[in-house]
Amino acid sequence: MSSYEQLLQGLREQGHRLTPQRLIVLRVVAEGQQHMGVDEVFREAQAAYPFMDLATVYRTLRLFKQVGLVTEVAIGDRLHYELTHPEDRHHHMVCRVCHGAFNLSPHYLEEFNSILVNDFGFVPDLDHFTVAGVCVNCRSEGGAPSDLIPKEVLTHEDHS
Amino acid sequence: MSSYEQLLQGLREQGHRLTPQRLIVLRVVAEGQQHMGVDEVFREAQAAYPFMDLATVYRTLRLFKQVGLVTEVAIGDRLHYELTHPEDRHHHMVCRVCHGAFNLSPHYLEEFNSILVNDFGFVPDLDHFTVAGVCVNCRSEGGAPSDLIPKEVLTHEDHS
DNA sequence: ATTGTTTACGCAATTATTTGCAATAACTGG
DNA sequence: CCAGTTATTGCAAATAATTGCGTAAACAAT
Repeated sequence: MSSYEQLLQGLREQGHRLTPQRLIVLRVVAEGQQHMGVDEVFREAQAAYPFMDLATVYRTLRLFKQVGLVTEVAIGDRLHYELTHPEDRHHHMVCRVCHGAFNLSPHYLEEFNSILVNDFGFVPDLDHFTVAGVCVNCRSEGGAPSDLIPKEVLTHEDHS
Repeated sequence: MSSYEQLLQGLREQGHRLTPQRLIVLRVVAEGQQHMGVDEVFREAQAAYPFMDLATVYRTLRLFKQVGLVTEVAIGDRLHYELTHPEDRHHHMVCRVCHGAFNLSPHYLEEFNSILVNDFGFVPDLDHFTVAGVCVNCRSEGGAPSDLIPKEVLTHEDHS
């Protein structure tokens, strides 16, 4: 059994089925160098299995997110997906200018989490969390009077 | 000049035009009892001005958000809009079960903001911020083995 | 008030995402 | 290994949101 099939065993225990489509989508996301958009996942998956349907990709990614296999990151106005590495959970700071994604260690949100629970009884979903803003690089470069012109999507080094 | 036209003066100073459509959308949002979905805004605006186009509503709300006239809140998987009250800025905790929105005072995020700026040089967009989770009521009620069945959209009292 | 310039509108077409449904295939028990 | 049950797929249609473009109208200057 491949390591991907092992990852998917958790699905079966929750009553889901292990289909070739799911195996392919998982492999594509796992082998992507960084978070991928739905269209990218679809393209790669279709290359591996020509009958792959876009709706299946959407449904599969939603399922994987539900069970925690993948993490959903909002880049610009689209959702991207990356494999969840349990040893390296992290949140993201996403730059509104260059669309770069910086990792943020969970410990930065621990206190915030406690406050919401203690003060309001509200249990926030903080498995993963994205905060938008402007990164150091884009702040320095020219000050960007119009800071709405994105450059390209990059993943910067880890800031955890 | 109506009080709504006064609010829109800021737009003109930024080079935008004051059109009847914008006045209507602003009035609709301002007079709504709580945050409204795009479709609701559209319906009401169309009642006031039958030629109103949906695309105009989308564009107008986006503009209003940019200039800070309205605040965008993610309820479930849709965006809602409410008039920004400068005296009463607040963030939202949105319950994933009942879709209720609870207000959260900005001071809860001040420290988080400082940390990101100081440690990473990342300036987060924290004019408004939505955190999803499960509220007190929905946590108590039955523990919801399937906590994916929403009830209805309510606005609960202020927790600022 | 008239005209020129440029933004914004209305409409249609496009893109992104979700959903209904019949056919298929994964799992279960025998 | 086979047949029954039920989740999942593929496809098409629906829904949500955005965009291109020609026309209308807001603003500025005359």
